[in-house]
Amino acid sequence: MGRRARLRAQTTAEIKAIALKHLSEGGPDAVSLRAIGREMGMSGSAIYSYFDTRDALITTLINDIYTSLLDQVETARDAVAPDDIAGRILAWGQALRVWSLANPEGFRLIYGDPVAGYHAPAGGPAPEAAKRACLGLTELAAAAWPYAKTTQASTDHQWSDFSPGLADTIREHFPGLPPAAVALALRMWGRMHGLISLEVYGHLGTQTGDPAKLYHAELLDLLRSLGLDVEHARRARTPHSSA
Amino acid sequence: MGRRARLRAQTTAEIKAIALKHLSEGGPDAVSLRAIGREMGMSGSAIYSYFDTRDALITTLINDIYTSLLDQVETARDAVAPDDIAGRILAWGQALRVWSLANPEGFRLIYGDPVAGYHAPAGGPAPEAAKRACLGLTELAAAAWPYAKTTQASTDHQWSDFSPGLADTIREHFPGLPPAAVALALRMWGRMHGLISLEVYGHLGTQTGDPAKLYHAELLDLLRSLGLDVEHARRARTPHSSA
DNA sequence: TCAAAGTCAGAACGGCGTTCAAACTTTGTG
DNA sequence: CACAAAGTTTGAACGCCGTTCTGACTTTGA
Repeated sequence: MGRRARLRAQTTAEIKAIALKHLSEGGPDAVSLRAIGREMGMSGSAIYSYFDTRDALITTLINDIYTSLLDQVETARDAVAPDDIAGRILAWGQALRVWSLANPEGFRLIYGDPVAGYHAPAGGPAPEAAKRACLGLTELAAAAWPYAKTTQASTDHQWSDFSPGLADTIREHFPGLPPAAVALALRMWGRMHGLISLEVYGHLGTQTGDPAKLYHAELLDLLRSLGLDVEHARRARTPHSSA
Repeated sequence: MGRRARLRAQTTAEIKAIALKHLSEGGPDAVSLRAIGREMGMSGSAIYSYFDTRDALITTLINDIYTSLLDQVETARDAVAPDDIAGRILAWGQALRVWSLANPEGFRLIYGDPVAGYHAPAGGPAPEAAKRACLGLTELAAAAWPYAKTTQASTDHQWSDFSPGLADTIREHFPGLPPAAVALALRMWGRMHGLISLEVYGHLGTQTGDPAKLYHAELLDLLRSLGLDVEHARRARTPHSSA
């Protein structure tokens, strides 16, 4: 990598860093090319040497943020012993919420309307991270499946219900896993996402003063509906009642 | 109401109608005062006679949309016999999803980042509708409580966990209802909101081709965890697999 | 050495919310 | 009826934005 490429990488990193700073400080509208350039001592139009358009910058931002979310969630999950299935699901769910509340603007970027007028590119803004999220959830569902199948297999899901790419990837990683387990993984995702999304967007704060307790109760109920040992999980990780 | 007041009401209604049209056609950024004025043959600044600011217009839009959502959801619920608790919960949940998919921009406005730079007023943009939603959900949870309390009462919720306003309102409408039931209502909300939110924002479409089936399975699982007769509900309302 | 490629500033275009002064219209009162 | 007060509308202006374009400057590599 020559000198020029090094400078380019450095400037690109600085643009992203300032964009992230503006994002967390002033919300999505504060991420403007002109403002970033102003702070860097550059003209706004100069940024077009590094990103074709503002949406391209947003897309790489989403990619970075989504990746950092998955790093954190996977790390939390892997800190629990592989045979403690309930503990791993709890760890995943709690880490997801903790990250989301610590990075609300990132959460909005990934899961909500990212920014005014932003249109995600084909295949989504962060296909890599999305795949990791999907596989991670499926792994949890697959581990819980022996316990959950008696209650969760009732619904009649087919492989054809899922996109071909997803179905192939999952069958490659988890051979023998039935499609109902994939549906379960998606529903687990939805269950975690629901309360977190309401809380991040401020719809829960006006109702309850302790969303953490609510979320923890929801995770325990999820474990129970999976047929996992809730009492063990409850003893192992008491809710922090923080945030 | 004199002639002037009538004209004023008419113009206000036209502004809102065009704003809604632009919202559904071109997304949130298409709701611009100048564009609305252009379409009405008015200058953009003239709209300031009717709305103090763009945010005020957005706020009344949210209010109208939220109200229409609750009209629809309550109607669906009330079409089911009061003693068919599972059916009423199903009806509420299904109506919520159907409305959300039919009005994705409205859903974004209510539950997501409404519009670039929009800041909700104190007390939320639609306190009236939000209260109806909360009471409606609590009614469902209260009806299910006799069946659900054995499994759902485990978590130790206090009245002090909730905002004083909410707690008082609920104790007035549902005397004797324990705080754990209110927590259950909020968790039911989160459970419905999760999958719907993922679907509206396009995170489910890339994974599954039949989100309706997924959502229906989730509602059945919710009913099961409430201790309600799932088989009855399943027979009564087969999923449509539409949308 | 020197052309090609990359990087940058600055002006420009059209869009936005918002403000303001000035004109015009309706209203209600003396 | 007359006329001031109140309400409505316009059009210009300010400052913001993304984006494009031109021209100057710098680095690169043959």
